[in-house]
Amino acid sequence: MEKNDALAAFAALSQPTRLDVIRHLIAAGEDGLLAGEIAERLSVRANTLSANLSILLQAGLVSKRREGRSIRYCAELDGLRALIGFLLQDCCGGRPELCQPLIESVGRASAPQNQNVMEGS
Amino acid sequence: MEKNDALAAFAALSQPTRLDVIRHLIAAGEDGLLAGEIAERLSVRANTLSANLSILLQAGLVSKRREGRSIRYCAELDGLRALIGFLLQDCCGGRPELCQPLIESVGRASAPQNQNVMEGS
DNA sequence: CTGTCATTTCCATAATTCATGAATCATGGA
DNA sequence: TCCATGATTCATGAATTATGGAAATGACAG
Repeated sequence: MEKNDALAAFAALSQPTRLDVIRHLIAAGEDGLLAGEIAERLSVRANTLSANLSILLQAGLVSKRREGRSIRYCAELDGLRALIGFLLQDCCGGRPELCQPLIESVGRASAPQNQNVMEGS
Repeated sequence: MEKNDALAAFAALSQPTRLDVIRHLIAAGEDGLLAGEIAERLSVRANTLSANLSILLQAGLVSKRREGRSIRYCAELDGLRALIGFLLQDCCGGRPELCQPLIESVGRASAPQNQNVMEGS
């Protein structure tokens, strides 16, 4: 990931509505959400949301596809992962031991209660 | 990490000079850099840099301590790690397998010799 | 074709961010 | 104390960003 891509991603994530949007989209899983659904859940006007979605799109953090009259947005996990990778490179570059504890703790934290990595879905 | 902390960190990292600052500080290691050294390396005026450093400080991404007439800044790796954790939580939450490949690739990428983090800045 | 729904685009306004010069603060030396 | 140095604070203007209303686009039904 280039520096400019990272800057765009950081800027996209630095606004409350947009951060909420991607969190909702991630939580929604692969099916994502329709623009209208997002607007209703977050209580933002359609045009405001549209502008924010376009910024997230530009930053490569979401994707969209038309579905009839609606437009479905999905979190672009590759984009998020690239951003995390950018941070990890800077943070851990040359000194992996610095972030190993973090990675392990996330591994634990993200395997909560009702889910078992071992059982296939 | 709270949502507001993450927003502050993203905003802090979304500006070219500030992103350069933390990258230089990380590369500088535990000794960090004096404010004047940073200003000279990045060719930014002292007062502009000071304002940007204060934003990074507020976001918990750097720390400072006085050293005679100068002030030494250091990257706050805990803050960076917290931010990465926030992203990983959102990204991988409930589905660790999504980010495992990323984590492993970073582990590999950060292993080789004394690679230079600064290239491309 | 006409009407409606979902979303986007256009435009104006309000708010925020940013870099700058001037002034100020803090430290250390003469 | 006085002065020089390193850094910060303050006030300003330029630029960017966010938001809302109105209009336009695209898709579908009748």
